[in-house]
Amino acid sequence: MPRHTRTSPNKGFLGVSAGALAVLETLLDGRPRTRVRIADMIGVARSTVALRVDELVSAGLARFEEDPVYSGGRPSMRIQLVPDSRIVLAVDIGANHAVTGLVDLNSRLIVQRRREVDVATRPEEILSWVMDAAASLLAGKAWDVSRLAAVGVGLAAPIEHATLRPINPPIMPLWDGFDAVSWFQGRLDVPVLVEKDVNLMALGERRLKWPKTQNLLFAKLSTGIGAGLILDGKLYRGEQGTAGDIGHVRLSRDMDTPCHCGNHGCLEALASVPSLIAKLQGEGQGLESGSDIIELLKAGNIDAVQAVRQAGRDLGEVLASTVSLINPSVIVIGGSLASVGEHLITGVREIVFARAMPLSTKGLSIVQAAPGSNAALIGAGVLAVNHVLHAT
Amino acid sequence: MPRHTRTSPNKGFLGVSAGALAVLETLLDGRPRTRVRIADMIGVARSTVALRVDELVSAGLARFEEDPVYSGGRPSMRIQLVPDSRIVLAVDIGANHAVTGLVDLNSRLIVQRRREVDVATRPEEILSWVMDAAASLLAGKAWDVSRLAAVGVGLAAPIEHATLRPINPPIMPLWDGFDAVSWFQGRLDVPVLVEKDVNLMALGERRLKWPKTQNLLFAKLSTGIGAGLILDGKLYRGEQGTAGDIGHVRLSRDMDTPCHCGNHGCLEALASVPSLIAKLQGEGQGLESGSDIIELLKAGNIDAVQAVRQAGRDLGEVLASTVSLINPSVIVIGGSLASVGEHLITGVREIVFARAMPLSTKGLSIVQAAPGSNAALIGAGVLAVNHVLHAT
DNA sequence: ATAGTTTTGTTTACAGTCGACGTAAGTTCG
DNA sequence: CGAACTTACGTCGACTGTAAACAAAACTAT
Repeated sequence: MPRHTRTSPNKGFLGVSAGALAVLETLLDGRPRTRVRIADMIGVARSTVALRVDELVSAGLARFEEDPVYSGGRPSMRIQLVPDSRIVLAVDIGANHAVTGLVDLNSRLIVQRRREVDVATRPEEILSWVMDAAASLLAGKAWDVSRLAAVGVGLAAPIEHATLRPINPPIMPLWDGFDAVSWFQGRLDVPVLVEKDVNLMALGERRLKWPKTQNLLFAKLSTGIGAGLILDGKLYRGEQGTAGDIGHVRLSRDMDTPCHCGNHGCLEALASVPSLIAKLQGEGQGLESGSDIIELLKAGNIDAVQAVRQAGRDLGEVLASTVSLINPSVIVIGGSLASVGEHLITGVREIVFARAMPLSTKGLSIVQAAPGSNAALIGAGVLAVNHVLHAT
Repeated sequence: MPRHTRTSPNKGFLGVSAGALAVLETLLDGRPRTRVRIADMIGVARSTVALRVDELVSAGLARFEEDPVYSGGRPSMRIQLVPDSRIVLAVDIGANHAVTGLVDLNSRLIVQRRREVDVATRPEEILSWVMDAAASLLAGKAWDVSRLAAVGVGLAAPIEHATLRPINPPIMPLWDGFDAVSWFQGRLDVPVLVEKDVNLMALGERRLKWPKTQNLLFAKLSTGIGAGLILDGKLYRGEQGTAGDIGHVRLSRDMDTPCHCGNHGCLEALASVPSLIAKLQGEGQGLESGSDIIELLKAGNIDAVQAVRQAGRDLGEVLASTVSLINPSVIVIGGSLASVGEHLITGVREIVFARAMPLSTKGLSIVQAAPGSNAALIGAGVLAVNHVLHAT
């Protein structure tokens, strides 16, 4: 028996060599490139790139552009990704919604489907719906399942990264310990990735708006408050996968308000959507859910505006210390309240730029999440595509 | 003219091939290994490893152990690093001290030399002393300069990582913008690395005590307060190199005490050594420097003990939020006060374990820095050795 | 038209690695 | 005590990925 078994002679995951995958990676942004330029980018000889490009073309992953580019010498043919030659299934599941869609190699969301769920809906039921939706979406494009290269799943829950299972999810208790990887792999023979939703949103926002950024923090303010971190260009999860769990950092403003975690004065106890609802109810506003706050904001209700602004300040206080600690270049603020006007983000900016040191804030952008962009699905796609490209 | 010039046909930095460097890396911990085991570790065929090992042996970087290992079959010869076949010059410079030493490939500090400096000492003078010391230390071992593979320099200052120059160093102003890389490279023809001292201490502590840890935070409390981060096994510097600058995070305990940064209630304004001196003076203790605090601590002075304990709590408050954010598995507390009794670290533990979420603190160790270990020099060595091994 | 520029395709060469084979040198068991 | 077994060693032929050189192609500029 051979001691060292080859991982299939020279072909990688998509049926092409590892070198070809490196070439493919340069094309993932969708921009066509000449072979010379690709060679410069990845630092291998042009002749090698030419071979790998041919490989990609015959695998259907890339194609030559019709029109050559004139530049003083022999015109160059540009190579372009065939974005939908392979696709991934992206899934995003929260406490109240489930979204799934098909994402191409170019990380674009081609089609999607959404349904509302509630806490009582069992994981199996939701995932069955996802499978049905996926089949239907594939059929709509007349695509075979074999085109699917991977599945990326985002859950609004902490994920134990050794097993890829949710662990004590506060807002979707039925998912505790549910093994989505096995569930999908019993039905589809492709890699399945499971990830915390804020992490995917971080990946998605970067892909959409900040492709060159190496250090990005995505903070989501909704039922809970959490963050996803991209550090040195890579998703950072921490030792147990709890990195970014800033919801229970203590604020200096209020050390008394009790939090469901057992401590007092947590960010989540003061600035989360439920806490805002409670506060506004106390001020005599009639409202019950997060969307009611949005209505009040749109109507210009002063109490609501001030409450949200203050929530921004509270979040900003925590983010100020994270800026000192990890020195990111972009902070993206997401969650349903983030995109209604500028109230939330203004509060964040107010505190962060006042507190953090100038050297750290010099190159720092604090922005709203792109509304309606489905960053989580895009992020799931990015994660899955990346996995396929770098898998051994 | 060839478009793509080879980076020297097949030999890497130490005069051996890249594959040989991969083998060398497995030996860096000093433990001897059989060829079969190395092959398993790095995932290449045994025959290849055998070739690379021969390469290393003939380059003098490794040697065969005398005695074979008996294990039921043909005895295997184990390969061992020759730790001092190459060495690096490690340098650590603070406001009041300069230390330099020779570190071997095994990251052990072989010899060192120390001198006191003061803020008025010019960089050129200090580095000249370093060069003299290095020459003398080399001579003491009868080693030629050619044995030197790199220089690693730690400075108690923020480093602009594009230029590797200190930028607005609060405690060593003469170093502002000083280009230590050029200075050394005018005298030695080897790579020169410059790094913030806390970053090196993080690397050093990991090498000494936590070799398997992927996520470690080193916090240093002295004149200033700063931290070095190792995330996913790599030094993390942040976008502008200011990651870990936690000295000016605002505390909830006191929002009034002014800080030299212009804000109020910063950690550094409340828990740094100068602030402790001021506080103890206010309480009628006669003292002037940090070492006086140490004397008081050793004498069991209650005011001093309580002040240090409180400093630990203050630091702990900031570290609690960093634990939430980056979820490390080890926090090392360093600085002169950290190793006098357990007062400081007890304060840190008290707050961190009370505040941070159980999932994050489950696997978390909070420990004192190894006293007298010269972790900064070790870290400088680690950085330099790593650079040599991975340089193209 | 001619010279210059830049990309392209092809061919040859080479470095690195793999897997196999035969051999060496112990341990274990009958 | 010898045979069978186990494990490691050294060498060799083959293959793969890449590099470098060359000649041809297809444009622009003069």
